[in-house]
Amino acid sequence: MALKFVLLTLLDRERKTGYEIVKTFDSAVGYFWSASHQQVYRELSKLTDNGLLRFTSVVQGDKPDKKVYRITAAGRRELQQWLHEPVKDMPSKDLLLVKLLNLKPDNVAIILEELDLSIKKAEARQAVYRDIEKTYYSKQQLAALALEDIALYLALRKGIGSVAAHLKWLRETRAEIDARNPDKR
Amino acid sequence: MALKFVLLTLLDRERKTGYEIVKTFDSAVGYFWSASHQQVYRELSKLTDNGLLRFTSVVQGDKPDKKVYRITAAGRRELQQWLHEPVKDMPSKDLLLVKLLNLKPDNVAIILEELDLSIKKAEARQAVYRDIEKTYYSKQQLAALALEDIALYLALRKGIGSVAAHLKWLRETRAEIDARNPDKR
DNA sequence: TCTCCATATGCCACTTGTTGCATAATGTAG
DNA sequence: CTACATTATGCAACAAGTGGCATATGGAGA
Repeated sequence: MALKFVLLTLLDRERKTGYEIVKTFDSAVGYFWSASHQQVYRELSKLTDNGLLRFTSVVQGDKPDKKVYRITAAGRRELQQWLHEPVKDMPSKDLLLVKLLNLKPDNVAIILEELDLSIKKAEARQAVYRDIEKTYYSKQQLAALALEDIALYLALRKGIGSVAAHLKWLRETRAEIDARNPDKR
Repeated sequence: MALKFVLLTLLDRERKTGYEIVKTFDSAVGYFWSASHQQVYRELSKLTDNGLLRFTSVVQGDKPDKKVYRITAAGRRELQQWLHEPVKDMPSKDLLLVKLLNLKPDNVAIILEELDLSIKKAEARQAVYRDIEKTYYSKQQLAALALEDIALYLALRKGIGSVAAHLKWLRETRAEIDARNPDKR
């Protein structure tokens, strides 16, 4: 159900091909949604069958033909209706915490390793986010952003807040486990 | 792939019935993993077929028979192996951000409503978490926790950090949108 | 030259996850 | 007395997501 509205949202902003949408998931939009090309193509043809999208084939000669999709009036209606019902929050799934459930003296070493790896990954992600913020969202650039264009900035801000919180927790967790570690070297 | 290791982890700690596992997902473990009873029962019989679990039926007379599952040596081996490979981080999906992608003057009102609802929900969750921390994890109780029992506490800490970050972002976001809202009342 | 990458779409098989329904007994609230 | 909740498991149909493979061409790098 969810991907449907992601596609309607993207195509309500501008017409795109399936391939372009997949690309979007690899970059900017990927920070808060992603889907494989299979999912995207399948869903696009389903939505077309249901009259929420339509497309025009563009012959390119050298490259394979492409289908440029756009949203229909019916699609816009469904999208608008969706906006009116509150999103249901998805159940959180966290495999790191599942690993922590395996904590016992035998496993301390391997789990500390995993935590250190997670910390490194989170730090890297934090650096990327900060970099993006610096280069694309200076104070002047921000002030110039129209309402229609702030979503990606807000997504970035959310990412920044999340990694920070995550990092803080990872470090606390490391300390907490270390404190209870029977064989410290 | 993931549910498999959740079940192995839980059954490595102590033998349980499918029903009890489902209950666990409704309460404590539910903060970082959940699955429907269907998923659980299906996966349990699959893991049994593969020799990673086995069960003994317990006739109860009044209530339906129950199957008490326990992990096998093979199951323990697979669990141990899984602990050694780093978890792959799942792609984040956030429908609220998809909604924000729909920001334009026409939609500001409805989206602000949604944000306010999210804020209320997050505040409620924060209150619940704080309550749990106060009643179950006082300083003395914490000091007495063994290594094997800190995972749930760490999950709670993670939850607390996450809601706080989320709330902060929601409020910032509200302000940011308000600042660009053309028709303020 | 050979291989890989990018463009652009798609089939097929499989695994996961969801929803509705079924059974079958006992307890409990209205 | 009836309806619903609890315990305990399961089938069947469907929706969503993953992974492998296929096609067809042009360009870049080894």
